[in-house]
Amino acid sequence: MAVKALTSAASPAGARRSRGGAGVTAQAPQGVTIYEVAERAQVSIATVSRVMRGSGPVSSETRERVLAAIDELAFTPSRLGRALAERRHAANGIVFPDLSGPYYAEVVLGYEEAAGELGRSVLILSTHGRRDARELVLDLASRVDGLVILGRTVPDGVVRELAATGRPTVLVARPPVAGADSVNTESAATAGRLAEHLLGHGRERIAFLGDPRRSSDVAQRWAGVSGALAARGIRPAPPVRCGFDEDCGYEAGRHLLGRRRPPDALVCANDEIALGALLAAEEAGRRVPEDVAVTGWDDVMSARHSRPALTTVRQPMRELGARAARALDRRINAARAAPRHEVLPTDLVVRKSCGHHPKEES
Amino acid sequence: MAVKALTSAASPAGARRSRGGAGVTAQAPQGVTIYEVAERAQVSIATVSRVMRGSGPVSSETRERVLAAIDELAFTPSRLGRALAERRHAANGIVFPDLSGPYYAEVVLGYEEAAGELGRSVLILSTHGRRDARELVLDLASRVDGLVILGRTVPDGVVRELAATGRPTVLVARPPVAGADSVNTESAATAGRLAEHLLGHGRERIAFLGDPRRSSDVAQRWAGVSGALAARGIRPAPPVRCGFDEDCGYEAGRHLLGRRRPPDALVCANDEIALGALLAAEEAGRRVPEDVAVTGWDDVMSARHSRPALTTVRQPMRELGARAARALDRRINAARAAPRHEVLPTDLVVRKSCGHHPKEES
DNA sequence: TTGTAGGCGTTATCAC
DNA sequence: GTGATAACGCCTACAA
Repeated sequence: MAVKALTSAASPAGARRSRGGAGVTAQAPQGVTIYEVAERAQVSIATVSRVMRGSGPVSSETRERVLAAIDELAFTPSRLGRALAERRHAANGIVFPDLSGPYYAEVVLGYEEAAGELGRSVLILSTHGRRDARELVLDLASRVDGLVILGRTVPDGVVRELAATGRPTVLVARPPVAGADSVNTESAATAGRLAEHLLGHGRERIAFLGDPRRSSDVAQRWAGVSGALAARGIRPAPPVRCGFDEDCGYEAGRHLLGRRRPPDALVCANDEIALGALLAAEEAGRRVPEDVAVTGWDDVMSARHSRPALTTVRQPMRELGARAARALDRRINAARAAPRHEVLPTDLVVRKSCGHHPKEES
Repeated sequence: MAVKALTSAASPAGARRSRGGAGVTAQAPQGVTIYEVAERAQVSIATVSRVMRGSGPVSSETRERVLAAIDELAFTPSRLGRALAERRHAANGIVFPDLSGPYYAEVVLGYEEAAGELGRSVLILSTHGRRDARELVLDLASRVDGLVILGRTVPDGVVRELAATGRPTVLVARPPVAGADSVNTESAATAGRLAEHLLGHGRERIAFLGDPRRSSDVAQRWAGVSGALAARGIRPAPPVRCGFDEDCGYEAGRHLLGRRRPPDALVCANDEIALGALLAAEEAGRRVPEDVAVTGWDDVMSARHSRPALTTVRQPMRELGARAARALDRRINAARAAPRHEVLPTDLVVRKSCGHHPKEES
C-alpha cells in the first residue's frame, strides 16, 4: 500500500548522485541503483539490502513496499558493487590445454555445471600453444576466487606460486602439489587389470602407445601395465611415445606393425590413439583382435562405434569436473583445512578389440 | 631516491584503514593496496594510479620511486576495485549448448584466444539440458560487459530481452535479431555446390540427414541442397530429421539404407552424422562411394581419417569465434553503431566418399 | 524494526 | 607535477 510520493520526497540519500554523461571510456550503463529503490520505497538503502539478502529483520509491510519498488524499477544489484563490498568475485577459473577431444571438454562441462549450482560462474583459460602460460594463469587467478588446473598446463612452480598468493587451487589429473587440493582418477590398478586381461588372452608382446612424461595419468597407466607384465616375468618394451590424437596413434601403430616382429597387443594411452591404431592395423591388413589386440582409455563415444568396438577404461570425466568444483568451493569457504586428495574409481570396459569372449554381449 | 621513512611517517591516507579480521563470510585476502604503495613511495594514491596507468604527467624521479614501491610490495591492483571504478568487468560471456563434438569447442577456443588478446576474460555457460536457460543467460549477462550466443541455445525473445538491457550481444550460427550483431558462415551456396557435385557423379536419389528446424545453419544447407535438386527438375525427398551425433547418423543411415529403393547419396548435416552413416553403410554391406555416396559438413579431424575419407565442407570454426570476440569488443567500445552481420566463406572439400575422382589426390 | 555512516580499492576530476 | 577528494554501488556494524 501507499506508494505515492514518487516525484518529490528528496530522501537524504537521494541527492547523492549526479549521474552525468559517462567519460570517454565506454562504461556499462548501470541502470537502477539501490538508492533509487530506497527512495521509491521510502526507506534507507540498508533496508533494501536487508530485504534483498534476507539478512536482518524487516517488517512485512516495508518488505512489501521494497519488493514493489524493486519490481517496478526492475532493479538488479550491480555485481561490481556487490563484489567489491563482499570482496569476492563469485567466479571460479579453470585452466586446460585445449578442448580438442572429449576429455577436457567433458571435465569442463562437469565443472561448469557444478559451479553453476554453487552460484559461481566459470572463467576459462586455454594454454595450448601459448608461451606465456604463467602470466595468463596468474592473471586469471586475480579475476577469480579460486581455480582448478587440469593436467600439465603449467609447471609445478607456477602452482606453488599460486598457492603462495593464497588463491585456493585444485589440481585435476595431476599429482598433488603442496598447498593445493587434488582430484584424480585411479589409473595404475586398472591398467594392471587391463594388462592381465590381455595376458589372459594369450598376448605377450604388448606395446604401450603414449608418452608417460606428458601426463601423470599416462605415467600411471604405463606403470600399471609394465608392472603387471613384470609380475609375469615379461620384460615390457619401452613405451612408444606419441601425442594424444588419432593422427599420432595412426603413426605409432603403423610404425609398430611394420616391425619384423610386431606386437600382438597395442595398449593405447587413450581412445583417440587407439582409434588411430585401429586404422593403421586395418591399413596393414591385420585383423583386430585376431592378429593384434587394441585397447584405449576414456570410453569416448566413438569407442562404442568403432569396428571392432574398443575395449577401454571408463573414466568419470564429468564427475571429475564436478568434484573439482565442489572441492574448490569448499576451499574457498573453509579458510584452512588439511589438504584433500580425491581419487575416483575407473572401470574396465571389455569389448571386442582385445580378443574373443565367447559369452560376452556386444 | 631516498626511500627511508618506511616505519613512521603516517601519511594522511595511511591512517585510513584498520583492516580487521574479516567477517564470517570468507573473503579473499586483498593483499597490498594502492594506499600502502603510496605511503611507501611518499606520494598520493593519485600519483600511484597515474604511474600505473600512464595517465597524466609524473616526474621521472617520482615515477622511479613509485615503481620501486610497487615492485618491493609486489602490488597488484585489485580487479574488484578497478572494475567498480571503471564500471566494467573486462570480461565477456559465451553461451553454447554443449561441448560434445568439435564444433562448439573450436568456436569457444577461437573466442577465448581472441578475447584474451583484447584483455578480456571469458565466462562460459552451457545450456544443454537445463530448463532455466533464460535465467542463466540473464545472470551471465549481469557478470560481463557483453556476450555471444551460439546457435539455438535460447529463444529469440531472450535475445531481445538482452538487447533491451543494453548489454552488447553477438549472435553466432544463428540468424540476426534486431539489436544484436551476428557472425555466420555461408551455407546455402556451398550446399548447392555440393549437391551439384553429387549430381555430376550421377547421383539422383539424394537424401538429406539432419534437422533443419534445430539449426539455422542446417536449414540453410537443406535449402541449398533442395534448391540445387529442384533446379535440375528433381524433387527432393524431405529431410531425414536426426540429431547431431554419430549415433543418430548411424540410426538414420540404417533406416535409409534399409528401404526398398535406398538413396544413392547421403548428404549429412555434419561430419558426425556422416561418420555414423558410413558405419551404417558398412554394416549394410554397401560400398562407399560405389553404392552410396556420403558427405558431411565441418571438416573435423576424423573426416580425414575415416574410410573412405569424407567429402565435406570446411568451416572456419575458430575464426568464427575470433570474429565474434572482435565484433563484441567493437560493440562494447563503440557506443552506437549500425548492426553488423558478417558471413564467413566455406570451402567444399572433395575427398573419396562422394564418388570417384580420377585425377584428384587422396 | 530502521537508519546512519564507514568501508571495499580504484579511477578521475579538480585545485594547487 | 602533485595531492585531496568525490565518485563507483553495495554491504554491514552500530545506533537509535
